[in-house]
Amino acid sequence: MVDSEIELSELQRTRQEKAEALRKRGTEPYPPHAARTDTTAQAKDRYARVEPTLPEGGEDNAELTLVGRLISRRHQGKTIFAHIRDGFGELQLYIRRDDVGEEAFEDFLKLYDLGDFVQASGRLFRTRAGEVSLRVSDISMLSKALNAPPEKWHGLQDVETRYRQRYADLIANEEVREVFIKRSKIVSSIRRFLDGRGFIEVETPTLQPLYGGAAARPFTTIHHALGQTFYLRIADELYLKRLIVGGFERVYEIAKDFRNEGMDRNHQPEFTMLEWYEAYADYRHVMAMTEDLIRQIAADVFGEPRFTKDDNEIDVSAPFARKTLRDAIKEASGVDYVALLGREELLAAARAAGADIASDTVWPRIVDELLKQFVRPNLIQPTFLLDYPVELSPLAKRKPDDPTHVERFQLYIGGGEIANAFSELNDPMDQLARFLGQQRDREAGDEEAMPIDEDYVNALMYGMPPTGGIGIGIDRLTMLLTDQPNIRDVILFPAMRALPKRGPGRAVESAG
RNA sequence: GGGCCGCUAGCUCAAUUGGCAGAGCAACUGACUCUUAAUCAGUUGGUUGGAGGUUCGAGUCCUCCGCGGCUCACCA
Repeated sequence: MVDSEIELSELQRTRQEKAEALRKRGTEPYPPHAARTDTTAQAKDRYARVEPTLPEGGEDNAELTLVGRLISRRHQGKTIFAHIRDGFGELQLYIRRDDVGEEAFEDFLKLYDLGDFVQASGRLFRTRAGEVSLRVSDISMLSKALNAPPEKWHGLQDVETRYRQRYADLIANEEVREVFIKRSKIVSSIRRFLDGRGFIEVETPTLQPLYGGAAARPFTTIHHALGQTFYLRIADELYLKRLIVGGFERVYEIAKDFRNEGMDRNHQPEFTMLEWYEAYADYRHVMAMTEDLIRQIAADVFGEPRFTKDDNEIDVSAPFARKTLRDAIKEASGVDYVALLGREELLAAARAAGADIASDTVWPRIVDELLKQFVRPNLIQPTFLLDYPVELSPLAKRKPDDPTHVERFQLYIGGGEIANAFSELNDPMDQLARFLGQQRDREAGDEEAMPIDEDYVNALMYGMPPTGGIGIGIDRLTMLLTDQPNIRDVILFPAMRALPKRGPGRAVESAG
C-alpha cells in the first residue's frame, strides 16, 4: 500500500478526513491498546445479577469499560443511543452530553461512524424501554473504519460479494457467523470423541510425490530445489495406513484435501476431510462408532438428537437403518445388479427401470448410477448402505463369503453421503493387483484412476493388521448440520475466480 | 465445459413500448435529553460490469468480453 495511489470513494474519503481530524487534535484513530473490563455478554450477566439489589431504575455502581464495533446510532438532541457489538453480543450505549462533555459528544456525532471500533466506559442501567444499557461517561476511538458497513436492515445480500469479502458478510449477517461457530463446534466435538477413544491426531504430507487414496484428478506443483513434481493430496488414506503398519493403532487426521475438478454446490477444490483408522477393527466396528459420533455431535451442537435439513426433521437417536447396497437398489429400482453381471444386461435393466445412463457407462458406474438415481435421494433418515462391488473400491477388503464384494459402507443422511468406510485391504498382493487394475483403467483414459503406489505396497508387505477406516467430509457434514444448501456457505473463504486487475480502494470490487 | 438467468449510488432495490437514471438506508447540513429499522426538514452521491454496434435517442435492442448464480455433466 505504500507506493500505490489509492483512489478512495467519496464515502471513504469522508471517513479518512475524520480520522485525520481526530489525529490533528491529538487523538490517535488507531490506538494500540484497549482497556476492556467486560464483554457485552459479561456486562449483561452482571446486570442481571445486580439488578434485584438496585432501586427502581437504579444504576449499577460499578464502572465498566466495554469495546466493540459501532453498529447503530440514534441521535436525539443532547442524547445519543447507539449499539456496539463485540464477539459476544451487542449492548446499547446511552450517551448524554451532560455526562461526557460537549467536546466528546460533538466528536462522537461528527467524527465517529457506523463500523468504527469504540471503547465506552460507564455504568449499567435499564432504560424506560427496558433495555439494559451503558450510561457512558467516557468514549474513545479504537479503530476508524473507512468502509461503511453494509445496509443495516437488509444486510449484505449480493452472493458474490458475500463470498469474496467474507469479512463484510460476517459483519452484516449474524446467521453466517452462527454457521461457522457451529462448524467449529462440530470439529471440536469430533476431536473430543476420537481423543476420548485413544486416537492420536497426526499430520501427513499435503505435498505428496504420488497421489492416492481416492479417484480424482490432483493439483500438480513443482518443488524447485528438488526439481520434482509434487501433488497436493487428494486423500490422507495411504499415509494414515502406513502409520498403522508402523504400529500406531488408532490415528486420525482432519485435513484439507485438494481435487482438481468441477465446482458446484457440493464441490470445492479444497475441502476438509476427517479420516480415522483403527487396527483390529472391521467396518462393522467403524459403523457402530460412526453412529455414536454422529449422535455425540448432534448432542454437542443442538443439545438434542434432532435437527432439520431441507425441511426434513432428522432423528439420529434411533439405531441407524442398515441395508446392503444390493437390497437398497433392488428395493428402489427392481434391478438386482448381482444377478446381472454383464454390462449390457445391467444397462438394459437399469434403463428399463427408468435410469438415465449413458451407453458407454462401465458396469461399476452403472451400479453407482442406480444408487444415485434411485436410492440416494430417499435416504433422509440416517442409513448405512453396506457391501459394495469390488470394482468400486480398490482399497477395501473383500467379503470372506463373497469376493465380488467388499466390506464397505457409506452413511447417508438428509439425502447426502456423510461417510465412506471399509475394512482396509491389507493383503499386499491383492492390493498390487487392484492397483494394476486401476493402471489399466488409467491407460484406457480414466484420468481419475489411481496410480500404482509401490511404496504403499511395500508398507503392506511389512504387515498391516486388520484395520477399519473411514473418511467423513467435514464440509458436507457441516452442510447437513447447519441446513445449508451450498458448500460455499460452510467454507469461510471459498475458491472464486480472480477478478481482473483494477484499481484498489473500491469498497466492493477491490477484493480477490 | 454446455444451457438458462443476473450485474443500476457505499448497501438493498426501482426505472412502462427504446424517451429527463430514481427510492430507502448510509453519508452531509440542521431540529429534537429514554431511542431502538427513532422521527422531522434539507443536501450530496451514477463511466447503469467493460468494449463496440443499431438508433434522433440505449439501463433497456444486437455482438464480443469479464464476473457471478442456478442447472446438466464429473466428483466427495
